[in-house]
Amino acid sequence: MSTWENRLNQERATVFKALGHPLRLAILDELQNGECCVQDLMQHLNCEQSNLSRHLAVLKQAGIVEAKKQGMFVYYSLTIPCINGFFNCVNQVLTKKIEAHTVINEP
Amino acid sequence: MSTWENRLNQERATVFKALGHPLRLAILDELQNGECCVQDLMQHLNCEQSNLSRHLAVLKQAGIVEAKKQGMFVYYSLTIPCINGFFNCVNQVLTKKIEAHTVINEP
DNA sequence: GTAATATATAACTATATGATAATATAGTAA
DNA sequence: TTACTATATTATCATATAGTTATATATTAC
Repeated sequence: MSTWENRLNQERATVFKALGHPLRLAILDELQNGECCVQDLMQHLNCEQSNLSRHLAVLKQAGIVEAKKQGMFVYYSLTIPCINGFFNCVNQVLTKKIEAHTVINEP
Repeated sequence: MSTWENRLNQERATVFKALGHPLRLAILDELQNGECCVQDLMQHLNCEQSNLSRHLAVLKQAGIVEAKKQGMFVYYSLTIPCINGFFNCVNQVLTKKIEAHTVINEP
């Protein structure tokens, strides 16, 4: 297993790890209907603001979700608007993330 | 969010969680070339037998991988032989798992 | 300026996960 | 039977993650 593959698997694992929590999947389900602010999610998912905020941070960090501030509100949306879910999108998420940050540099 | 959705997200999360580790992804990469016994994986991935065994158990538990004992050896293989990776397969894995164990009963 | 609202962060506790080493189980061979 | 090999399991420790509460930041309205 090359260093390259190692790093790729690290990146991939980060995305999967971010998907590996029921609440985060529920958040993504919500976001498929369009962008939401934390308020909306709190109501729909019936959960603490602070907890939600932390999970959103995980999703954002993994590159699955992006945040856009408008006035007092922060609107979250899927980075890649998948129709049937995000299941087919992992590779695209990764590609985007790599493009954005050039995390991985292959000789 | 209904109880049904809750349980579905739980199940989905389990699969994603299982995918959320670099070594486990590396294992899956290997298994895409065909079934392997633990020996093979130890050599190819250069890792401890005991560690490997635990990670294989996680993958098996999530329904991503299955084990078949032949004599002294245990051969692991992907439950769903995906060509380009398992990324598109999460739903199928879940479906299979649900069919097998009837974990989720919807009214 | 103050008050109110939306979100993020910090601090804490409980639980889960990961790596390693040692041991147990099971199959094979002599 | 004993010895050997392949795999699984257990115990331990270190670290990560999750949920909660309290606090901080930032925006708006007054």
